[in-house]
Amino acid sequence: MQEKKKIPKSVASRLSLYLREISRLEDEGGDKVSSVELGELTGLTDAQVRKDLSYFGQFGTSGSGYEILKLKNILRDLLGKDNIWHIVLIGAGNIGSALLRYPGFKNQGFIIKEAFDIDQKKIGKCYGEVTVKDVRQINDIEKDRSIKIAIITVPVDSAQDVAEEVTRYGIICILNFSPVILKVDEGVTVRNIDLSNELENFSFILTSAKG
Amino acid sequence: MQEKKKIPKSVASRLSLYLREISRLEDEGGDKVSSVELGELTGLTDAQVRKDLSYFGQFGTSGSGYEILKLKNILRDLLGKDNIWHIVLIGAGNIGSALLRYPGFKNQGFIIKEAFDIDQKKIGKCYGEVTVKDVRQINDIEKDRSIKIAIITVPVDSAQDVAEEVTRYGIICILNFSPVILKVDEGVTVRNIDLSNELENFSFILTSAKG
DNA sequence: AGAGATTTGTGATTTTTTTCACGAAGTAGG
DNA sequence: CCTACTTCGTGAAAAAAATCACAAATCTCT
Repeated sequence: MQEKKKIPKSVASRLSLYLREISRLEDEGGDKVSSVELGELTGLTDAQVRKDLSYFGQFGTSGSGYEILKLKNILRDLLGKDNIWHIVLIGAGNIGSALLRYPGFKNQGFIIKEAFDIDQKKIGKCYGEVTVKDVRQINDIEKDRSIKIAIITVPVDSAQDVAEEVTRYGIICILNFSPVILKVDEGVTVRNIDLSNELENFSFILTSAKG
Repeated sequence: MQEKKKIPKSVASRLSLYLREISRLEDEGGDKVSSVELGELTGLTDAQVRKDLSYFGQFGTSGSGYEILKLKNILRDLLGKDNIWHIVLIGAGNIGSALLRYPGFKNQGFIIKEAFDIDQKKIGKCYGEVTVKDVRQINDIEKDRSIKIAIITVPVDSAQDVAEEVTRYGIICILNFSPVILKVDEGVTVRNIDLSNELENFSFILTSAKG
């Protein structure tokens, strides 16, 4: 049975989690895994695991569980893990430069190909394997149509401008660390990572718990 | 008209966003704001804005909108913004040290009070205003009962251990950057920031779009 | 091969979240 | 004060997500 139905957003956002735990099991020499076990590893219920996995075919075996290798391959396939994705990063400040140095991306098939900043002090610096260029040269990325993903780590005032610029040059996925809602064209996906937001959520929890 | 009903999770996660945009409007000298306008700023529909705000009282004015100052104060109150929250950070690697240097937290009332690492090369170093201590001294935080929030930026293998340790010493909110699901006691809240996860989500989108 | 245990796959149900749509309240201008 | 216009607040409806619960498939053990 092929892709039976369209995979819901909620399920899609968990694929990565499943793959991570499945890969871990494989590394440990595992062979099969049950929905209960996978649920424990991912913090989900067994029913949810089964329902999620059922969206992309039926390949579990009653009585024994899911074959790890098979499941891994399906997840890798869905997530396009055989591709290598090229990324442009704009803003080589604290967070930006940390991401440039972060080795975890490369292992996962994500390569930061270009980095830009507006600050003369940062331009020319090399983090990890990338040299920071002047943001005025950002249209360089237009030549390299393999770059579809941008990471934006610029101050809040320039984030919208940067988003508009990179989408003009072929970017269709943006990981935005700037605390602002980016307005982008249809067809462009934005995911926000807002650290203050996360902390304020704690603040809310801590505050309401006290009351 | 007090807290009418319990605020749903989905709404709680947006409070921070509302406050941010409201504060921005206030800085620009705004006075009133309509649900339509606030919807545009937050990327939500006007209906959702009204519904959300209705969870914590009715203070809009038909025909003219919401009073910015009033709304701001309510949101600040809900989010406990008059408090200052103390944080402990464990793992002063790429991301960890970037967070230590990041000035944005302090402005928002979040202060990283202590930082720990296991690596002798990092211990003793000072980032921002915090000096990294030896993780073996982590029980120091038990003395300072004002620290309720931990940021975990350690490698995946040690994350669970660290989580267990800090919760033993009074932490009840954990911001986890490590790509692993932390098992914590009831009453402890974990929020995960998983960068590879976010990128893989893009990978999924890009892959399925191609098909 | 048969009995009992395990585990999947999935309709049905429940819960949560979002959207709709409209009455009521308020504004503005003459 | 009246008319036309805006905008809120919210029940009701719809959509999305999670949970339940159980028949059917498979496994294990003797």
